[in-house]
Amino acid sequence: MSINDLFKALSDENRRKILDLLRNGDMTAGDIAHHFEISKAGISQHLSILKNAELVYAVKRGQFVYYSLNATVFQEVLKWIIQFNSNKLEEK
Amino acid sequence: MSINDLFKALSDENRRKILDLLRNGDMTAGDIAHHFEISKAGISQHLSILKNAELVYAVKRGQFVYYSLNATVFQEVLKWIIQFNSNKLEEK
DNA sequence: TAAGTAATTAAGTAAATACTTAAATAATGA
DNA sequence: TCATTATTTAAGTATTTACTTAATTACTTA
Repeated sequence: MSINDLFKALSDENRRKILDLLRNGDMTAGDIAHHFEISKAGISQHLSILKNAELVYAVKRGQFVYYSLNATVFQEVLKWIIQFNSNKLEEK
Repeated sequence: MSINDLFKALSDENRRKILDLLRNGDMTAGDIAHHFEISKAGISQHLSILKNAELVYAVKRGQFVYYSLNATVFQEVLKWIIQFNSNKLEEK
């Protein structure tokens, strides 16, 4: 996982929508796909990118794969962003 | 400016490096370009994307264009990210 | 006014990205 | 075992992106 993979993963609207959905709790790949117009395969590819960026966990249970948020990694992005806002505060 | 433009702007390594440079103070387009291997035109295009996302301000003074950070817009990203981390805290 | 400098815009290109459909893998249950 | 369901992987394609060089615009100063 790199900060670049992270920002790249977050740069797609559909992937951000997936993350938003997962805020309400774990979901299977299929459940996630139902919320989109694009194909299940397309969603699977987006999930793979999110998984590689470690923004989500994937756990297989039976024939389903459950996806959940990994809040830890969001903190990496938070740290990056905060650098810019803290400067603003110092100026005041 | 949209949250999408914002994340798209942040998804490029060179653009994030430009923002990092600007943390140390305002710089002209030329000064910025000196820190990169790519052409001045390439940097100008990156600056244009950052400007459209409102991540930077551009002010022309004489024949120079001075670029500076717009910390306000970083807060938009901050807000988006914090949604995910606040959930984490609630769980604890 | 003409030459030089700073920066952007235009036009073209190679690589990356987001999708598609079809095929493969894996688990379930009649 | 075989058909069904969930998901991923493969292969192909259209669009977007990040660059390049050349031309243009705007300003400065000799």
